[in-house]
Amino acid sequence: MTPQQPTAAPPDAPTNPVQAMLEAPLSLRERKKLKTRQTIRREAYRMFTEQGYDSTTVEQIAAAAEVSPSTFFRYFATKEDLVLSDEYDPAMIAALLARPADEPFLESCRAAMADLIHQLLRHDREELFTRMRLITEVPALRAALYRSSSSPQELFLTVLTRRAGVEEPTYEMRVTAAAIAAATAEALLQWAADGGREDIAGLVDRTFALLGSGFAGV
Amino acid sequence: MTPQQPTAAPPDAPTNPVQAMLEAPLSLRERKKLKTRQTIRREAYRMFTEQGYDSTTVEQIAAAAEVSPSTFFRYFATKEDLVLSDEYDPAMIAALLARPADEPFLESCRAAMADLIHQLLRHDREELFTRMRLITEVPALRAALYRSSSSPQELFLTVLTRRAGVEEPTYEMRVTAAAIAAATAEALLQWAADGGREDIAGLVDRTFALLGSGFAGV
DNA sequence: CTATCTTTTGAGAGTTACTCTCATTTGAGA
DNA sequence: TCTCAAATGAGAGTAACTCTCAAAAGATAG
Repeated sequence: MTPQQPTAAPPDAPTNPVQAMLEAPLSLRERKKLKTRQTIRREAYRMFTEQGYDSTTVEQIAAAAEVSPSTFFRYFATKEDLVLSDEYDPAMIAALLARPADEPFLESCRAAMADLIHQLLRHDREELFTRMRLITEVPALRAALYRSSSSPQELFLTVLTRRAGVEEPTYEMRVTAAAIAAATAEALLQWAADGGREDIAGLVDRTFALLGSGFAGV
Repeated sequence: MTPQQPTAAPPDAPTNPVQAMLEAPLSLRERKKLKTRQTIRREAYRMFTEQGYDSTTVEQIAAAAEVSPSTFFRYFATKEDLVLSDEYDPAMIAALLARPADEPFLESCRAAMADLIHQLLRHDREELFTRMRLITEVPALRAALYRSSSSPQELFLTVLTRRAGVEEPTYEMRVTAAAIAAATAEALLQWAADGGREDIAGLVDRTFALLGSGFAGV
């Protein structure tokens, strides 16, 4: 087990991974790991807001969370992962695959995004905002947002490919995934840049309207 | 003068910066700088292809180019910049601004891209291919491609804003720039992933057709 | 050609994110 | 309680940068 994420599916995983996480009878070990992970992240966010991302060292974060730097890197592969990694991918994939397969993909995405964001705003609004604000403000994070693996683009592409029932994505699927990912990232960043005041559902709608219109008005 | 790029405009700069660079009577100093820059880049590309990007250190590159590591960082802010920085931005901006202002922006981009790529293929095909191949293969480069400043997205956004004759870009402009930048990057990456065999003009056309169609078929 | 001024360079020390290895601790299960 | 596997910490190492300062080299005026 490499980065020992508590997300790792147990051998008898039910069909829905999100549900699995919720109902899993966590062992002491797993509870401790989850707690450590949360502590590290919480302390990190606290220090980031207090003294900035760049001038907070991993060593300081580890000290604040009362773990060794070694342990820090066992929980988060990079410092950027503290901000960029999330646990919403399975939910997003499930939401996307739940839409009718003959629906235009753009519409599926709009609906899934709207759902997911709605949930996030209710439960983790504060954290979501902190994360998005950091991403808008720290160039290193903005860049890392587009790393190949586990990026939104990969997520969209995976779903597109599976929906089409083929092995390898076509070029058109790639472009579609890239464009949608970039556009939706823009929506979240705009929301954060605005201080979280703007109506994010409205932003998402405008984004997908633009994509669907073929940028006719621009 | 911070990174001492030989691109720095002389006090009596003509209107067209590209032209300026070509006709400028380079002083000895400037000629040496240009040569150093080229040598560093050439040696770097050679070593990257021989032994890979990650296992080539800046120290090795500097040694091969017969400069000190200090000097390396005076010419390229980061190792990634060796691959990512280019000198085509002014040409692209000029090409975009040369299109009729009432033309749909998507069409302006398609035409400008086609032009620029055509020129690049004639003059620097080998280098362009090496760069794109590196970007497809090295995750760190792929990530850095989306850094806020000097990214294609910023370029498109700048032009869009100026064309509209406003100070601040609207949200719709942001999304448009993001989507077009992501999609065109995909075209170049696909071309490189294919070994440069595929017809890149065709790829660009397919990309913009998709963007213009509102992803109707997907 | 020389003296002066400015730009460019190299040397070296320091920081920090990460990697690897190995011994120790701690929870799980019999 | 004993044994095994997983988790942790300590420590050494690497490499990409950053900063400072003195030396070298091109530009310029006399």
